[in-house]
Amino acid sequence: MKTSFFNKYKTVGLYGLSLAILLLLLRWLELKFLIYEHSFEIYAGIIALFFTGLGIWLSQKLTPPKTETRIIEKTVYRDPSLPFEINRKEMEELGISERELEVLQLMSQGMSNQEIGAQLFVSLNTVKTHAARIFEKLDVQRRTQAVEKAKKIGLIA
Amino acid sequence: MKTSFFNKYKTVGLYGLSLAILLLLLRWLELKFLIYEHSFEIYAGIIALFFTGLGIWLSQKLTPPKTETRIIEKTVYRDPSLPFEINRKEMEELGISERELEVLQLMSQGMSNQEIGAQLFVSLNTVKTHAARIFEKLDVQRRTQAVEKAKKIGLIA
DNA sequence: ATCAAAATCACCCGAAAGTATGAACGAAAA
DNA sequence: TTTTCGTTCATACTTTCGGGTGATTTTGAT
Repeated sequence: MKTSFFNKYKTVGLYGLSLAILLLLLRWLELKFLIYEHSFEIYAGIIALFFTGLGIWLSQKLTPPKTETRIIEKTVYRDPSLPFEINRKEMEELGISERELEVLQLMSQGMSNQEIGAQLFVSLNTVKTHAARIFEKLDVQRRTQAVEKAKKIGLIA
Repeated sequence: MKTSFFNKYKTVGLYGLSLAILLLLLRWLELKFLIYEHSFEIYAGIIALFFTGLGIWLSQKLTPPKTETRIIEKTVYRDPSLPFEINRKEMEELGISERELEVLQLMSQGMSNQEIGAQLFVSLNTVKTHAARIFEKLDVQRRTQAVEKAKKIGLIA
């Protein structure tokens, strides 16, 4: 998401350069071999193909990735007097990342690692890694303990 | 993730069609006005530009959006000032026994089956049996889910 | 430009959890 | 007195977890 302006200019510049080079190349080819019947279409096709690819590349480089938000509803029972707010301070102190928190939340809903992976679109192994780090940071051995502790210190509702 | 294969093919097909039409168009122009000096480069430039745009469009169409999961918490408020009291009614309805409740409580504290067994002076297998019955009665698959549900319906604090 | 943290995934292995089934025993209920 | 229920335990088998290690890639920040 953070492609710098410098990099964007570089990308655009590269594009312009490619265009110029291609035109020169074609001019040179034209002079060298002359244009036979129908060869124009062939050239045009090649150019079209090439620049389609270039356009795709450009698009990938320049446009911010499209994001699709998926909403999962979860009912939670809570104290009305003090609305829940994630304890960011504890999070920082324990060095728990955003992703790890997500895993923690799903864990607290009783999901298996497999299910969590499916939910977050990552592999089972990745979830395991996150889980292991969470346990380490929370200093617990089991997911049930992790959920307990996380609730206690206000990491999850 | 929602771009169906059909849609992808349609998009690609549209692309091919555009290419063909352009070539025909160019051929027609060529016949009609003949090609003057340098006009080739102009044509090439136009094609290049056009197909760059097409490539960008293609890319936008074809790239799957990055998915972002967001968990929305639907809150149901409960008054915590009142001291916790076991919901005997639910217990009866679900047919959960006293012993099972004990296991459930220890489970909610993050204890392993082994530990629960030691605590209650019964074997690991007995704990497993209780656990299995609890899961059955609460209609869940895992201990984490059991704890969640038990808390929700007021079986444990 | 380079550096560190975060996120991703893989593979192995042993421990724990969960499933299925059966059975013994005592207390309470029919 | 049969029946039902809760509790206890067992064997056997499958699945999931968790620990350990290592690797690649992305991202952000200096």
